[in-house]
Amino acid sequence: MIDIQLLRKDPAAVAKRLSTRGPGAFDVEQFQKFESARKNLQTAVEQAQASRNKIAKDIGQAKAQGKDVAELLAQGEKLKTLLEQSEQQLNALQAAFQDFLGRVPNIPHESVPVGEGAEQNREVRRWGEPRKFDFPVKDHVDIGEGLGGLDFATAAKIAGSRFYVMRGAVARLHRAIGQFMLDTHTREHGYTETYSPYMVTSACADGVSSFAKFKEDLFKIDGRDLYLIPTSEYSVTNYVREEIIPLEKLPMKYACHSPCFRSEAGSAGKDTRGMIRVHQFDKVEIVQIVHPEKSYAAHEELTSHAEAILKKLELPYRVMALSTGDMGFAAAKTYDLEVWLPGQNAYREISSCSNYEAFQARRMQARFRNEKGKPEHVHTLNGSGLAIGRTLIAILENYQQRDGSVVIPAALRSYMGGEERITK
RNA sequence: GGAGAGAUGGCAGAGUGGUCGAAUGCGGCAGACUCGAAAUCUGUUGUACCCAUCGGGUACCGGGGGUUCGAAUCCCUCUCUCUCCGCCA
Repeated sequence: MIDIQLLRKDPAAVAKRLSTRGPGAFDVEQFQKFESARKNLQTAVEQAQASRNKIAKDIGQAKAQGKDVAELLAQGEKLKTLLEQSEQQLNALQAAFQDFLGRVPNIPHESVPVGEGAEQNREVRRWGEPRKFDFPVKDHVDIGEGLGGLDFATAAKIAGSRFYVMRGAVARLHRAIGQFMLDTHTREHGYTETYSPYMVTSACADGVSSFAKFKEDLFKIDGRDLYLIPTSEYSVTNYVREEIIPLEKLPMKYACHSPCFRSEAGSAGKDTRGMIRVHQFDKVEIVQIVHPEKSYAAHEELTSHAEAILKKLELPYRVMALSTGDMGFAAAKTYDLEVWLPGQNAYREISSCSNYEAFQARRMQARFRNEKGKPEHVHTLNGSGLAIGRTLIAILENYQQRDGSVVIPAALRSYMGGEERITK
């Protein structure tokens, strides 16, 4: 939710900034219609309520003095019918208004490159040199299947497309990657490890994004108001929902390893091969709840924490500042980390680090008590640190050898019983 | 799964139809006392919204609905928490 005060003060300016996200991000005229209708109705309702309260109070006093209250009672009854009608109108209007506001995306930060889509994303920096191969490179599917460690056919038999089965050393490597990431963030970056529900209510989903707009992307539990998390951001960020956090508790930093479930509705035909785009994958998410003045420093810091994993694994990557047209609904600013995949001869997203400013906090009603003792919305941030499945892909492809084996990155060897290589 | 109890402000806790946005205590803030602190005393202390210059008004006592001129208080329903019994990884 964007700041309603800001909207009221200068809707045109807000509309202008939102228009950089693409057409139809925000309808100013519709907003102003809602606003004036709301003002009129609300004023009328509140006046009627004031008279109702007055009459009720008068009846109480009159009764106490033993006076006749018939006249007042009649007045009250008349007002009641009237009030019920206008209250209903106001409620309906406010529900529609809320729905409208809930679908308005966040305002991009000034530093975000303006553009229509991914083509206008700006490369911020690049790290590592893609390896030169003196043999034909394979992609992770061929490498993984060659090792007997990746099996898409069996997964399809069990659950359909966009799933995978891992066996043996590859499954173990997958587990090692998650451990390594969680250990790095908790020991070196100051995050608290957390374990969290894999399902959330629609209210929580709406706290971090727009449930109305994006519910098709989530898997629903049949017959219940519960949804499988597409990222543990959905679960962990909501820790602070409806809370007033003491100033000294900020910043809060959590690292969470969880599976993520995505319906991938609307991405039919895209990345159909392998485990790039799947219904279920593991991810270590890092989340920060911070003081508003510190969120942009925290954003740089959090991004560097995700980068640290890639550096330790010696995987070449680049950092992209997403353009206004490519950014997610709730983000004010996003950096994507893209890892080099030799099998695709391209950089592919492996992490997305965003500052949401107070957008999610307003939706969740997450506040802290500021220096003046007044409740104020916190700023929330999160980033993948990293997507484990895609990290596995990157390792298989970047560390592949001519004979089909895969060298284990030095940073992971202690998690793999000291082994240096995965062979068939 | 069965039986019962409960949900009130930052916290604890009173309040069973009208003068209750809500006693009291703790905590917080300000002041007095003190060289300073503690103790003590005094005052103050919820959030959101609407109209307006001062100021006035509305809503909120777990969520939703109902009864009533009037609901924290009565009724229905949902959620959550606690206790006991049963079952169980």
